[in-house]
Amino acid sequence: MGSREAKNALFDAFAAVAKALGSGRRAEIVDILAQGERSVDELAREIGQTVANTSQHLQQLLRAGLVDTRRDGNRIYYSLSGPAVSRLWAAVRQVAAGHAARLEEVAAAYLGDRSGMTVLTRPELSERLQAGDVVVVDVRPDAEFRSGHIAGALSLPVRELEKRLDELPAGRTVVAYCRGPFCVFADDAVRTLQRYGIPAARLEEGYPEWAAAGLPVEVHRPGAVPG
Amino acid sequence: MGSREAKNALFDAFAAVAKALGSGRRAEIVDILAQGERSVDELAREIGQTVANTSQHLQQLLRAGLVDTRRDGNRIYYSLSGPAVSRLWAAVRQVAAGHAARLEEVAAAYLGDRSGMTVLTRPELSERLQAGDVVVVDVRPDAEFRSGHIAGALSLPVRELEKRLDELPAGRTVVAYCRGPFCVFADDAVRTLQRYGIPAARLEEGYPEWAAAGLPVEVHRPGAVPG
DNA sequence: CTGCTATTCAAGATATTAATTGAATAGTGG
DNA sequence: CCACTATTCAATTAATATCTTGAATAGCAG
Repeated sequence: MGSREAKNALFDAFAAVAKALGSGRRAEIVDILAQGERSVDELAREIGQTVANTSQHLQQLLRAGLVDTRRDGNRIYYSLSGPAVSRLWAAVRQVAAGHAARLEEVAAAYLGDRSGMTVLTRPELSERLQAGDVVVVDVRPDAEFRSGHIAGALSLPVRELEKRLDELPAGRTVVAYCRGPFCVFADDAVRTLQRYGIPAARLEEGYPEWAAAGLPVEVHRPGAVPG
Repeated sequence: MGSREAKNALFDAFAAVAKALGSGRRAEIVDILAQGERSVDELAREIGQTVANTSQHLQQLLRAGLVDTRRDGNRIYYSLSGPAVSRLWAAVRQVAAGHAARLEEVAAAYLGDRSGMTVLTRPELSERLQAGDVVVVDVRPDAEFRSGHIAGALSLPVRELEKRLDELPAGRTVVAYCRGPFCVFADDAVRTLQRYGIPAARLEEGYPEWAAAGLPVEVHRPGAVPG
């Protein structure tokens, strides 16, 4: 009967959305785009794939409606097509996190040893920011900081962290954050700071989650060192 | 370098969750399980597949951590592994709905013509329930009604609707609801009622969304006809 | 134990997908 | 127009997924 075919078509249409996220490389692309728009070759470099391959993955995301494009000169910038996609990505991570078995070991292999690292949740950081006893440091690349960051945060990309330690106000705990709960930047930063004897912790999640929660952010203005 | 491999493994682990939903048949299974647990052959019948094939799909959902199993006698009951999975499924539908192009025609082919059908949103129904000028009818199969329904709803499965029209209190608009926004039951019910000259509308979403929103529900007690 | 039911496993045909390579297209600047 | 860059397209290979069929397993009823 035709109703079964129509029903199949309907659920196939839903499944197409999930399928688009069903490749590690495309998932990584979505994770990066959650920080802001990127050109094809920026993405290709970040995910460690050829430009041709990256382009094909992007076409699939486009066909599934997860991303939009914008042309600027002869570059094409891709971005998430809306907040529903961020929520979808967050839901995927959450389900994956709940199915701890496999994920934890894989995450540990990538993020490294987190024993001896303090991890602050969003409300904890929020509270300590008001108390004023911490410095919040955004350790993502500068471009991402400029496209939006936690209000009052200092930009200190991991790659430059070691050279610019003197920009940190002395005597206060540093809280590093980056792209999200499974981003290495903050972990690397905390370990570096601890090596220099500077008390440091990381924010459990990243900028997109902070912004999505409606907590205070700033756009396009470098944060001054508070105090 | 090993970090790239570890990163790939991490994102592959996330992607595995999405991939599990990346087949129309598995998506349909998840949609059904959102109403409550089911045995393998109930599911097989509902999705129109062989038991063997359905079992394999279920194994995949199990491996990805989307479902749990429970044995009762020689039947095995599958259910969603937690609310995070419902949220994931809702997020998928929402992204698909946003990418209107393809979905709308597919949905129309399955659900039929909705012109001339009033569709109430959750808050609208909530309000009219308090005003008391509508009868809410749950048109899902009885088992689903028993495992949870909107508080005060009357159970009147679509398949029996035409025979049991006399159970409807006269003079009030009937609001039918079922499994979710893309479930045909409510659409069919509204069209049937309208054929008999009974004023009817459907709830835009279904029981899972109502319950997830924290609105009043009842479990395992048939709703009395209010008034 | 035997027969029965529900579920899972295994093997094979067909179709889809990811990554690679090399060529084609669209825009920029001279 | 030409050279150059960024992106997409097309063809190939290797790996995976779906569905089908038929057999194997696990628990229940006698």
